[in-house]
Amino acid sequence: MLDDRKLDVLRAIVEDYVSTEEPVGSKALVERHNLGVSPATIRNDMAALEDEGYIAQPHTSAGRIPTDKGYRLFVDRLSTVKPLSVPERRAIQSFLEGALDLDDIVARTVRLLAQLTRQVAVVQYPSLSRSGVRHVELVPLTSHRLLVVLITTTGRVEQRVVETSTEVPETLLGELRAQLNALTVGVRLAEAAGKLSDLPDRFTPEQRPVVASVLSALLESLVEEHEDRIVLGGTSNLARFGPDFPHSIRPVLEALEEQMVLLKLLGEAGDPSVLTVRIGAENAHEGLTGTSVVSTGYGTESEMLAKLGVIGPTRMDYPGTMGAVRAVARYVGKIVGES
Amino acid sequence: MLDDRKLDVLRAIVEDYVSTEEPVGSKALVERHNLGVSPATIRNDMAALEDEGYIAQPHTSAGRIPTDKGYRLFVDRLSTVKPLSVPERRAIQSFLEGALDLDDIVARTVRLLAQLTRQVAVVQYPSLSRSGVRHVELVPLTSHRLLVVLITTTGRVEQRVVETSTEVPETLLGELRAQLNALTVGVRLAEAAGKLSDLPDRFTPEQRPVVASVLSALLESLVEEHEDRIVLGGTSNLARFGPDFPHSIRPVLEALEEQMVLLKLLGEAGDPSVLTVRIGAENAHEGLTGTSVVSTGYGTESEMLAKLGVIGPTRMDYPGTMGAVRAVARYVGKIVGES
DNA sequence: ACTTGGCACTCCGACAGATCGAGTGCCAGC
DNA sequence: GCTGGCACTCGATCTGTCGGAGTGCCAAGT
Repeated sequence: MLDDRKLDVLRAIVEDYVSTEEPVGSKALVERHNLGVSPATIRNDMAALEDEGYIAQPHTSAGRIPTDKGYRLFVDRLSTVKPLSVPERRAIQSFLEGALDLDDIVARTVRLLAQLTRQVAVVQYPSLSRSGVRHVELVPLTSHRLLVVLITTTGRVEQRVVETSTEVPETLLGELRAQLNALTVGVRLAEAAGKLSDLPDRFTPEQRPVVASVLSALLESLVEEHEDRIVLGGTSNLARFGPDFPHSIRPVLEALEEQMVLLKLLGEAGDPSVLTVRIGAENAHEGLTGTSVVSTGYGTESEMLAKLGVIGPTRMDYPGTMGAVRAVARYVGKIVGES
Repeated sequence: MLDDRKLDVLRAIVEDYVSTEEPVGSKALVERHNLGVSPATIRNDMAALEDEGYIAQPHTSAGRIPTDKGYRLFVDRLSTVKPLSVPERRAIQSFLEGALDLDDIVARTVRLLAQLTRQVAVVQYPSLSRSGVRHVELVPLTSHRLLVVLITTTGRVEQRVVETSTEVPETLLGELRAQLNALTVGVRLAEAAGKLSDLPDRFTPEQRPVVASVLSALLESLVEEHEDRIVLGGTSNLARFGPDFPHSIRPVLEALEEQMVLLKLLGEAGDPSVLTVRIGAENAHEGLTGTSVVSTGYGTESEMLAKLGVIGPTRMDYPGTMGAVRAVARYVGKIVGES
């Protein structure tokens, strides 16, 4: 049904449309790509492509633009990820290596992605549930207040204030701190919760209320997923989305403000070790049907810690964007792994 | 020069223009406000106001719109801050009281402000330099790595990883921890740095390298202003800025992405205990000449901890916005003070 | 069987008048 | 000092025209 030339035509249409932002016609096509055939032939091919739903015309007798389905085919079979140039790679590496701590790594990554792709960048903090416990600390604040601090192997710090019914003596505090660390350090967060279940039994009855409240705060920190923070960057690139965008920018901005939407967006992508592209209506959220999301996981060799990606108009430079996302993910994975 | 009626006219122009977003003419003015005089009279007044630079016409023979100078006069002398309704106040209070920790307070505040004003909200984290030390903690990670954690009275946690040249025995760690806390707890961050200057002298020469590196990390946390984080919300309200906004939204989005610009913006406002309005070109940043910033400080009774505010088009509802900003600042100040 | 040139047709976009109406400035009269 | 009247300006809107890009189809060529 779709011979090689028709695929060539589709590829040419996508490429031209992406670069010119205007519907592309048969004549312009043969002029810009040496297809070796006449416009009339191309027209026939275009008609076939339109029948199959890969391209469409905005109105009768205008040029063609790719449909979501057309982009899908383009991404899956007609294009290859465009590797970044050596200077670009070097720039990424040195930029990320200058980072001070986890916050800084994430902040730099998001800037980098936004600049490289000239689109909106999204970076998820390394997820709590996949990382391990590095240390638990108890800090007395006032006589009836304790600060519970959880430090993870990915360098994240979670804190919670606990109100205690009774005053907590330093000895109990030390004992509790020692026990908590002995039981959990090195253990995955998800599993750490289980290890703590019999902790209250090791303390005297009058100590138990305090132990219990500390424990519940800690468990909250351990389990709670809601702190799966996401950082955004390059929002101003939205202004380049298109000339029709008073209409289209609003819902996108709204969607971007919702952490939940972004989390879902990254979450929906499948295997995190692979580059995922979700095109137009493939994105569940309705404000984002005019956009595409290119995302992938990042992390150490052994496991993916979190995801990152960019959001742009369906009419985007897929090969270039995919190359940038993949490259950034690799480097940031390396950096995170080292620290 | 400007009698009372002329001021009334200016006020009416501002109010009408804000609500209709269209240049307002003399006839419409007398219809909507009972000024008790004829359109012709109003026209004379308008001509006078225009001579003085308070209003302008977009083109010959269109209605008038206020200039920055006009808004300035309106804000300074023609309007009063509009207090929120009781239900609104109650909603603010209960919404903020549900907050879990400092991050949550800030996140909720920014949402609240954005929703109340339907504009872009900006909230600065309680500044480090104004808060005090609550606790310093040293956590061994590996044999040659230490985590230095600084907890402030405002509930903020700063952390830094320190590489030590030698292994650090637990006894030294305990001693150092005790000394650090003894010297700094309760002291303002800005002053704490000074108190630590002679600390190395209290340790033996072979301990000093470790002490010195911990100290430098801690001082960095204490002094460093760059973590003066700012949180944004309600960006999608930008889409309501105006119909001419493909042109105008871009620079605003760009400005909002720069933490530095936002910090300056809030910083420029004078006395933080008072509500400040900066209109149009009064904002130094060039991307924001079409916007106004309403900001104020928030904090405990005794001192202002940080600032918050909203950014919107110069054509905004000043009394309402000012009321909302003031109310939110009061409540969040109360909440922060309690924790 | 595919490709090609030709041709009629469609329809968007730009341009030019024409018209409308809101708003103004000015002036003479109250 | 206020008011009504009046001529004028100028943007916004509508209309019609025109050109051009692009299409679909067909008959002829390879």
